[in-house]
Amino acid sequence: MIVRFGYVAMSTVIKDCSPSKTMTLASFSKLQDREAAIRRLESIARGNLHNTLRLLRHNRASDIKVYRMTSKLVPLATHPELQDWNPLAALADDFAKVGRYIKENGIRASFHPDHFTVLSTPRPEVLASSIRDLRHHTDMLLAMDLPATAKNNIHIGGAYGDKSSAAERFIQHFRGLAPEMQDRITLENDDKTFNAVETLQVCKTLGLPMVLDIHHQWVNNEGEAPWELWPEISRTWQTPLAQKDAATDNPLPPKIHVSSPRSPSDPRSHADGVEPGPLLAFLKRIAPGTPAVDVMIEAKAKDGALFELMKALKGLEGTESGIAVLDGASISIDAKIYSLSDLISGRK
DNA sequence: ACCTGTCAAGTCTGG
DNA sequence: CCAGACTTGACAGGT
Repeated sequence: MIVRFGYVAMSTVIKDCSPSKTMTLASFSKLQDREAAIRRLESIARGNLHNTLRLLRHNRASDIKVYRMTSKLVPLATHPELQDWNPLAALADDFAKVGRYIKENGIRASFHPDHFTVLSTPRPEVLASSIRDLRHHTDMLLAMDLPATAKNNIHIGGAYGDKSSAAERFIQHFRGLAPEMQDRITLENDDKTFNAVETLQVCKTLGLPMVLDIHHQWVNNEGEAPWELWPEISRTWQTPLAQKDAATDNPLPPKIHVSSPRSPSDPRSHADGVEPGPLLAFLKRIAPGTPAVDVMIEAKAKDGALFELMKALKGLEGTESGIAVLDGASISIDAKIYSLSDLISGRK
């Protein structure tokens, strides 16, 4: 099984390279000349796209093939005060350039709209802003001319005291989305409300691919082990919607998220780095029958955590452990069945 | 150069 | 009904 690792949005290794520079509405509003203020927003966005490109070059140099772009590329893009503004028209060339680099280098790029995108909401105004946010993320992917294999990963949303009707509302609202938005959505289990079993159920209903977050699954589950769900989760990636635009000889691998708890007293927060043990235990469990999987690292240290993890894995490399490090940010894990005690302890 | 409070967003809880 | 917690990187204003 080939495993590729990626990280989220920013680098802790490359300095002064934020792709998320922004401007508050307060400072925007203080500017007298609104046209000039809008051009200022566009110039900030250009800087963010430029830094995104720098990060992509950094990724290429380190063989990192999986990357989540920041949702904050365009400051105030979906703010109600700026609905008359069409930033993507002004930034078309800049987005196209980033998209070209992603395609030329075979990078799996994605977005993760913030958790304010809640399609399960019963409130019309919240639904409207959620759709606006999803529209914006989809438009950015289109401006980069990325195929539908570049996804927007979201959560189901709130439960509002009745989870099954919230799930039903999510399904109805999803079905009302434009097709090009539907094509690009993945669903991730969250750490408080919709657990992996419930998220999987919605994915199966809608034919959507599911991103399994194994940290969220650890803190929000129904007593199941994460690998027990894997055959079904894996199958959500073998649908026409999940694989839209993917080459038949090169299917889009399932993706999982990994992070480690900050501390036993604060198990939900993300630690700086990633503990290899539980991750390897999971990967070794799913290796039989899974040709490839992509792992998004959600750690405070971002790419720094990725490099630390690769260093730790290199230390384990060898036939004994069943791991081979292929290049900078990919490993191969054999499909041998390991002893249960090794899997539980995370050794080998 | 550094520190502290604020910003964006929506849900959920406690009072 | 409303204030506060939750989350996150970065702004904004102060020292």
